[in-house]
Amino acid sequence: MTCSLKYAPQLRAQGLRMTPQRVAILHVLHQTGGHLSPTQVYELARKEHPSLTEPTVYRTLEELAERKFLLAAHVGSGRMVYELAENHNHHHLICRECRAEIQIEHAALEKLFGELETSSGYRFIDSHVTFFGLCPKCQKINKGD
Amino acid sequence: MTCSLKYAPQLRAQGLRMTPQRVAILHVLHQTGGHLSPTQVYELARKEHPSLTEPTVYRTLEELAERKFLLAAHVGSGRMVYELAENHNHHHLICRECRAEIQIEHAALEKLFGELETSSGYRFIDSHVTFFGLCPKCQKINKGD
DNA sequence: TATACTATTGCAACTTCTTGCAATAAGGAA
DNA sequence: TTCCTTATTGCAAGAAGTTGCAATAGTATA
Repeated sequence: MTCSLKYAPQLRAQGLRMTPQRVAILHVLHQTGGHLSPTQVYELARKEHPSLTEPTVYRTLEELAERKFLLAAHVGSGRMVYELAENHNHHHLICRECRAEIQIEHAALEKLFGELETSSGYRFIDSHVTFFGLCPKCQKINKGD
Repeated sequence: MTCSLKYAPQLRAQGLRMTPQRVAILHVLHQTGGHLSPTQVYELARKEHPSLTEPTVYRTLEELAERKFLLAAHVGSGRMVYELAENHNHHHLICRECRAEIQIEHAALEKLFGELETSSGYRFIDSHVTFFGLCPKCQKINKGD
């Protein structure tokens, strides 16, 4: 619980408030470590703060992602998941078949982002990206067909 | 209308059937040219085939995207959009502020995909990717603040 | 500590998306 | 053409995500 409070000064610096709802939401994201869907966050955080509602979860996740406290990612299908941004800067590579997931270091994309900025005129390209492919295991299985 | 029928042989080759619903859906995607949300496809295609239902639209778009007849993309917020894959192989770069959108040639990402395949062991990485940044216009505006 | 400002919440209603299942209709074979 | 197989559809119900607004409660200030 306390661990979530360390964000309080940073939130306030941006004109945001540290409410018990936000403490609960940050807490479950911290405890879980990985990424969670809004529904998962809602179910888990509700145990800590029973009066929590769904709109609050959605609005909070979106707000905190906008302010870079959280990373938002698509993991297929069109559903969003969120994770704490503090951990590190990475991207995702997910197997189309079995959903096995590995992380891509941000360094691997930095050069591309630089090139895109130069060629497009756009700036501050820092998207959190998810790639899809076939993992080694599923490559073998498909060969067997 | 006829233009959509050219897909029929390709669909059949994959065990899919060319129904009037699919003709209508492909037709609106063809007419519009760009990408459309499932709701937009539903509203437009319903004019051609009034008995069309939402589940059919969602299932069809997903199926056709899976078979590579369509490209699925996230354009922020977590909503999916679809466009005909035939046009060309490209990716998107969208302005975080004003939503202005430009296309990125696939060639710009090919090297990265190759590197990722080598380093990860994953194969057939060909994701349709959307990047976010600040367009030239919005960079100026933000400077003025 | 009390006050005032306003960010945030909960509620209720709504839109968007998904799922299971029985009925329908493409399209290959006779 | 007719029959048969089974992919596809529509329906109905439900899950997930969104929005507007009035009430609540953080937090800065006095």
